[in-house]
Amino acid sequence: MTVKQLRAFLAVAQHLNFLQASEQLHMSQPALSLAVKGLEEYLGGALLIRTTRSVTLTPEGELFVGLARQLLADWDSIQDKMRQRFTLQQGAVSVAAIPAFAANHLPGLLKRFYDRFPGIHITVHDVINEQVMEMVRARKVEIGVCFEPPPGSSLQFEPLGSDKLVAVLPADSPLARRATVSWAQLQQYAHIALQRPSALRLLLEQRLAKHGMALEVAFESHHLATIGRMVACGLGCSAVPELCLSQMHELGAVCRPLKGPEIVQRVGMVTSGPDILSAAAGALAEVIRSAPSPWGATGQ
Amino acid sequence: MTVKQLRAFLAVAQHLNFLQASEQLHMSQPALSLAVKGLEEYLGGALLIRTTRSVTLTPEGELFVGLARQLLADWDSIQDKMRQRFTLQQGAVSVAAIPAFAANHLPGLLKRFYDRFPGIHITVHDVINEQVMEMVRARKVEIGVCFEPPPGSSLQFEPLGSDKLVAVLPADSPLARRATVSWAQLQQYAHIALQRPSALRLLLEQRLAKHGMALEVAFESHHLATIGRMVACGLGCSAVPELCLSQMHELGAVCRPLKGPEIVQRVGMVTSGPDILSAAAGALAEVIRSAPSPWGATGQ
DNA sequence: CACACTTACGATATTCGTAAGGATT
DNA sequence: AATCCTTACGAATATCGTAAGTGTG
Repeated sequence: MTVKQLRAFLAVAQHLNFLQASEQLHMSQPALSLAVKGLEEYLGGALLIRTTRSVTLTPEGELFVGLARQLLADWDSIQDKMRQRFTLQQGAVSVAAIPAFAANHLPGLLKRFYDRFPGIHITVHDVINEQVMEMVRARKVEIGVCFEPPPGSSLQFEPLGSDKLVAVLPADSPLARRATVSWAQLQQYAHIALQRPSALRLLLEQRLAKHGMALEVAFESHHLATIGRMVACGLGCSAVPELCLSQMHELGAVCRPLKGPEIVQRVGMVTSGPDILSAAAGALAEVIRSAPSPWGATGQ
Repeated sequence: MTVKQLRAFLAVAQHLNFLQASEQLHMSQPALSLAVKGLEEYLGGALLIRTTRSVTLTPEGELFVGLARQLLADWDSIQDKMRQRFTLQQGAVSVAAIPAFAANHLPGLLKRFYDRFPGIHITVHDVINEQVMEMVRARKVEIGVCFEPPPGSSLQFEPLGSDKLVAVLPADSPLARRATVSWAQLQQYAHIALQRPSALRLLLEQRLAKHGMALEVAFESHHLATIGRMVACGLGCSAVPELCLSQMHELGAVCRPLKGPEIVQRVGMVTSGPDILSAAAGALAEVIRSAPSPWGATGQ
């Protein structure tokens, strides 16, 4: 039984006339006869009564019309669906990103993507670094944006840029008049930090410890936005990824490059392996890849 | 897109290995490769990732596995269903028959049919003559059993036998001692008749009128069984189709051939046209046709 | 170097269209 | 006699299997 036979039969059933049906199908009438005959032989009984002057359906033919119509409708619909996925007219992508990226840079990227592919549904998961990697690993999302995974991870990492920590200061802070700020200078003021288990907080403590420093925290919050506001109000100072620079400005805080030591972490896209992205995810990855870097020309 | 391509893809998706899949499908491995490749080209994108050492599904392939599986399941199920219909393992027939036939002869026929084709569902409509023909005409039933339709009817009639009216008498009636009974003799007793609009009642009146007789009715009923009982109780006499002879005996009445005039009506199967019966209905028609006649060897 | 998939090519099988045949109105 | 479906036959197309090619572990 072939799809062609089904279409042949349905056309005949519709017109109750082999000649008209053959014209609709763009084939010769004898070929159509053969196709229908083959179908009947395959199924083991007659679907049509041909009386040389008229064509009518048998009761079995009547039943089969309904079944075949539904089957072919499904057939065509599945074909269309797959083609639409591949041509990016339809589909869905899930992305997970660390808050700093999700809040500051991702929306613009999604806008560009949406303008080009309005049929594709996007889900964004704004979660902490570890969860980004976990979601990619568990295939809950196709693309993640986070800090570089430790070596040995099964995840594929593609760097987008290198993120330095910058000092966040109240606008009227004496430090704000300096071009750069050192950790020693920063620690003269009350420190506002991200709460654990943020990857950034852990990174911060580890790196400082390496240089023999300890982080004395006066205030804590889960959200960078809150930290920005707290700094802006003059509660103290903080250190955040360069990625959040514009966000901090908007919140009324001032940022300065942070030295001695400089704390750098690579940020990039992670996927669960090479070449296993859906067409839609591949397109989104390309948009993310080719967008202007939020770190300026720093590169990786 | 062909069914073969779908089966090829599903086999590969199942084994994640072209060689094993090709063995399951009884085809060479290169042919399988070509089939899957053709499918991918047709759909416009990759369904599988081949890394020479392992085969995995793309996200689109993953989606397609589900769709294709369902589609092929439907495909096979429809195929089976049609084949079962044609091989009489499954199906349904509706029959309409006049009460005399439905009650007396049909059950035995259905038993024979059911013994041979237990998978086929049967619906019996026990209705009066006109409704039998109407149901066949309206395709509510495929087969009807009734009196011969008037000429000019679009229905196909196939005679099963000629039914004579017989006299129905109480067992102790003086007439019961005679071998045959005439209408003149019968009318000496109170007459119990079927109510209008029974075809039989109308027939009876028309034929008697032709011979200058009138039917004087003392009692009426819709049901032959009731009439039989009434006769058996000695309320009076009646005349019923020969078809009901055994039923009358069971009810305690006695039947005798009825002469002067003899009232005969052909009984047979009606269908809405030649050769348009379903396989199941055809088989049932054959059973009805080839069964021993309830009219003995009288033929048509 | 071995294994697994892809590409190439010749053989086979199927399908198609033209032409002739048959049946009914 | 005209129309519509079926059958027959030669040609084009598609598919398949064997054999060679390619890349990876």
